[in-house]
Amino acid sequence: MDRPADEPFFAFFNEIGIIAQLSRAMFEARLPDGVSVPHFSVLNHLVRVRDGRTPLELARAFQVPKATMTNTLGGLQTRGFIEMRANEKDGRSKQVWLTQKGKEFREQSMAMLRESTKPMQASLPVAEILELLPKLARVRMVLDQMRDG
Amino acid sequence: MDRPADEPFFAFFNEIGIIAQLSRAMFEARLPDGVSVPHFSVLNHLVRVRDGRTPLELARAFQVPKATMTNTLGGLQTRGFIEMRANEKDGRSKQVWLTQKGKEFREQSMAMLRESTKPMQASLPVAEILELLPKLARVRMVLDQMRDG
DNA sequence: TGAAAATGGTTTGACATCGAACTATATAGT
DNA sequence: ACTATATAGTTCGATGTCAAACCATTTTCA
Repeated sequence: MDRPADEPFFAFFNEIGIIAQLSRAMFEARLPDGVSVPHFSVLNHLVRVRDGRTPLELARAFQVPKATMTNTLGGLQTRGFIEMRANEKDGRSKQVWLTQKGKEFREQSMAMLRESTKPMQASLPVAEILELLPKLARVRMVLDQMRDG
Repeated sequence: MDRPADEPFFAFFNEIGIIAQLSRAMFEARLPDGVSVPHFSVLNHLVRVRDGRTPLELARAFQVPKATMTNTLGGLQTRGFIEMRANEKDGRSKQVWLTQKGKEFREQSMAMLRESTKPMQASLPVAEILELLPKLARVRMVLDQMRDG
């Protein structure tokens, strides 16, 4: 899984896996209690895209099975960061709303994480990251299509 | 976590996370029973680097806690793919050896996975992957250093 | 309209991950 | 030599991930 010249694709996915693992650990070490990256990401999504999303919309946005999203939302609800209300338009569905506490928590966490990426910027110029982004996005899209098709 | 212009680092780690998730799911869908990517990766490592490695060496090579490696090795042992023997040089330690069954399984899986990356190569030229590799390796190394330091 | 199929969401159960506590052996420092 | 400390590995317990089975509504269409 790490003999680049031989199997570039395996080496590539190997690097990806390790970076995912390290970055996740790094972020979670900064977040309080048992708050995980998925928790934070969902809060962040609700702020950016706007709350009132349904659980299924969130599951699709994050490419996770709906059972996984049920679990993540449960954690956010327990911590009082979101509220789930019935969806007036559709009796099967629910909607997710941020609480004041959730908004504040997201602000604080955002600031903290921003801070913790700073030391990285010394070694990894933003320009280089920006250059990688569209290429990774392409890889992600290809994988996504292969899954459906 | 996905507003590129605003927060390149967050967007970057977000893409990485999704690709890791998708690629892992894709590989595991091809592997039999409950054989996971870590299982396969360890077998592969033992073939490439040579067997006789200790659990701790493997844990370090894959950047996982030793408890995680204990669990992964347990699964490989249950399936008869590896044997663990006492380390003659150090009474605290063990050594991991591939069985014939393990070698064969690794060969078959390798062929299958190689096959399953083929459709990808239509959309993702190897050249592009090769170009990304050293850049990702750099990111990985920076994260790794930040963890230690 | 009324039954069949589709859709949103939860529950359940299996397994992976990993920090912390623990056991056993090895090494260091006096 | 002898205690203190470090190291290799496992166990335990909490939590996350996710497929499959399930329940409740909604849509489709005969």
